[in-house]
Amino acid sequence: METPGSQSSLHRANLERVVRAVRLAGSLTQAEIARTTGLSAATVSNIVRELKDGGTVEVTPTSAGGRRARSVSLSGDAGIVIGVDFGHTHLRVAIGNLAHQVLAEESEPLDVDASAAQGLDRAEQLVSRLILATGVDRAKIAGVGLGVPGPIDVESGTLGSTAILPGWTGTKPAEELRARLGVPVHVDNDANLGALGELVWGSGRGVKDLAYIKVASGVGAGLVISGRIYRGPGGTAGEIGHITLDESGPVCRCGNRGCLETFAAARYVLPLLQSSHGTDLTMEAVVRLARDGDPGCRRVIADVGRHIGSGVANLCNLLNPSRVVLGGDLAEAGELVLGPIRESVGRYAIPSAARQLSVLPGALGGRAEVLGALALALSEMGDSTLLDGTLSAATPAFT
Amino acid sequence: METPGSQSSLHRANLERVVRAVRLAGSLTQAEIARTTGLSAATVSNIVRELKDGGTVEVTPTSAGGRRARSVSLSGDAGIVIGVDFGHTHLRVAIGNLAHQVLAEESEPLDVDASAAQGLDRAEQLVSRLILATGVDRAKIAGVGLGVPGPIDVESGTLGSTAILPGWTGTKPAEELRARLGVPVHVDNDANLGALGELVWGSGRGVKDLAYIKVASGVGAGLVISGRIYRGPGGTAGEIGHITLDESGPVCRCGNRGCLETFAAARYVLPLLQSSHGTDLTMEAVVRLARDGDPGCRRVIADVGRHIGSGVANLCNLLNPSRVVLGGDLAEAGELVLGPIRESVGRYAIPSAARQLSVLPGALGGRAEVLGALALALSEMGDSTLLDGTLSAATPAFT
DNA sequence: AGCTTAGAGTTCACTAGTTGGACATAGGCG
DNA sequence: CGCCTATGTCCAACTAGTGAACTCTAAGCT
Repeated sequence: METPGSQSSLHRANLERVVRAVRLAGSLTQAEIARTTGLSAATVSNIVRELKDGGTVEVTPTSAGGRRARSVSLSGDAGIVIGVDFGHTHLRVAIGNLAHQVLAEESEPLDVDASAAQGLDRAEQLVSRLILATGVDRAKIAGVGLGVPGPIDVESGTLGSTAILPGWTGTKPAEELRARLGVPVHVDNDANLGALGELVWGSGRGVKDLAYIKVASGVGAGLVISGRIYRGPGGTAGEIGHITLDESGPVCRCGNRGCLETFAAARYVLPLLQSSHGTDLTMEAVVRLARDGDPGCRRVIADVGRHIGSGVANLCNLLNPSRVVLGGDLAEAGELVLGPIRESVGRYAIPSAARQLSVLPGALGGRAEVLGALALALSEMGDSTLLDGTLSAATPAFT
Repeated sequence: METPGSQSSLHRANLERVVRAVRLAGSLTQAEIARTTGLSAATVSNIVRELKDGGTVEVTPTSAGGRRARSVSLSGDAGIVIGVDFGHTHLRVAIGNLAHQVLAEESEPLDVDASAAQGLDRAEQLVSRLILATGVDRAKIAGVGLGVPGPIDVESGTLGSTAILPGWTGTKPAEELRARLGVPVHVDNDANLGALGELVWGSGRGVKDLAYIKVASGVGAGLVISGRIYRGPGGTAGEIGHITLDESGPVCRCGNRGCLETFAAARYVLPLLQSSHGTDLTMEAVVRLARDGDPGCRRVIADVGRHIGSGVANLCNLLNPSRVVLGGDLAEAGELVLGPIRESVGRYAIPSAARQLSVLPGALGGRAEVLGALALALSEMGDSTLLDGTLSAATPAFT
């Protein structure tokens, strides 16, 4: 860090290389590390010793079969990461370790009208409870990922106006949570985190370019470009909900007319069914009814799918991702909504862009965002936090 | 390269660091290099000597004022790059050096119906002529960037079907030009190269995320994301011409209806004016007439602008670039087209995405693509080709 | 003019860190 | 039981960057 092109930076890079290799593979013998990283066996030997002394890595004295291979793995308590996700109606928290394992996960209902301070208090309590339950060491927290359902200003970390959590507008949730927990907190909006979650644990594994479409009370998209979340210079990339489908369509809350949201989001779609199906309908209920065969709900969901498909088609023409993952409650509808989406994409996207596209339902359901928050904490940590000695007390100074 | 984490790779990285610093700044003294790269003065001294011996860098013995500063700059003959651009009606070639200077540039008309082989022959001749004219050494060619007006398959380098150069479909222009010139050739389509050109030399300087909209016989966009061209996994990102504006609009050549292209591209727009302005109208003429006050042409151009603005609004909602640059003939219309674009963007994009957006005309006109091809060659070269000894005969082997 | 000063570039001894090869170890296999 | 093979460790060699001392030049001051 201090000296960008020096040997110590090289050494550091090699440390990270080894840590990353071990993380990706779960556990490796030193010889395997040497092969996959391209480093020499001697170097690996030194590095492993250093990491072991520092406590970031564990060496299980002998592996199962073989001659005398010692398998190296990230020590379970080398560091933990926490994901916190504020949704429309509930708060979710997950705790994971550096090996991408989820140790504990819990959600609880959240009062929509609560203030940011109250919400964050609740989050802090839930985090503490989970830490206690899993028995991990608070000092080992490497970072926290935080998801909020609204636009975050990249520079300042300020939450923009959000219809979902009205009491939160203008707050800086990352800073406040950081103050409460005393560890680095990284925020992002729920669509981006959903994308990250599905990318790392769900339907997006193995893909480099992905769009995660979340349909809930609004419609948003999280874009992953070349394996990284793309937020745009202003932090508002992915606003697929407000692309114009019909210039003379219904007026949208954003002030324009005929936005995708006015055809697909819960707050615009549910009223269509209220006269026939009662007023306290939720999207979840509509999906359930549709699966049970209710023709009205089926029709509405298919129409929503078609409109989303139009939006996705535009997205494909512009970005050409290799996969689109549908999240939110609507994803539960399965083919009832995916079929119309695919049909619409096939009709409106140029063939070469649509050809290698796969449209899949999210594999994580409502967990996508929390897990994405975990993934955010992991990725922001950047393999190097481990080495700073901030977590583990050892590592005798190589200034 | 061979040894990913070794000292020699570190050394190489430092060489590249220095080369890049010099390239970006034009010329620097050693002390300045040390400051900008973070390397120590001693290291810089060694590296500069090595580069000087290798011929990649020139040291002008004494700078103008000051004590005894020796300014370091890339040696003019360290390497040259060539840009070749096939347009709808002409072929352009440019020669530049590593210092981002354009040494020579020339264009000549091209027969639309010519075969790929004929076109490439012409290109080869023109390149040879320019090499002769500038007196550079053929052996110093570090790379060639090639622009073609059609979709390129990323994997194979095959040119997809293009309405502009019908004789070229299915050829692999990069390979063929490589065979003719004997140096690495990198292809891309004209919109991407236009984006790159404007990014490096034109209206996009200093910006990291940019969309270049090219309106000609079709409508395409080149996307620059985080400073790099974004092509998408399938290589067809940026097809803004085929996003749907009106589901029941005119049938487009792509098979869909109401694509942006059907409202904005020359082949669809010019017929509107043929009854009143004659049949052999070109976009260029329309723009000229509009500037001279012709109300019909003004109206058509404004309409085109409005439609482009709708497309750009969608693009902004999805990608949120900080700048949109308009290229192609249409850009010559200036405010006549930019005004309606901005108005449309303001109307259809969500405010937070539109707020920090600037919409500018391209600064390079028809040269954007060739210059982009130069830039492509430069960027693909990746600062390291210089060090391989393939160009300059010196550099006494470090394995 | 002469002295001082300050920044530029070079040299040198030192140090960090990787590598190849030699060596010890331990299970599988004949 | 001994050979073989692959693993992990140790050591000497080597590569490359760094700080400090040194030289050099021109500008500024007296």
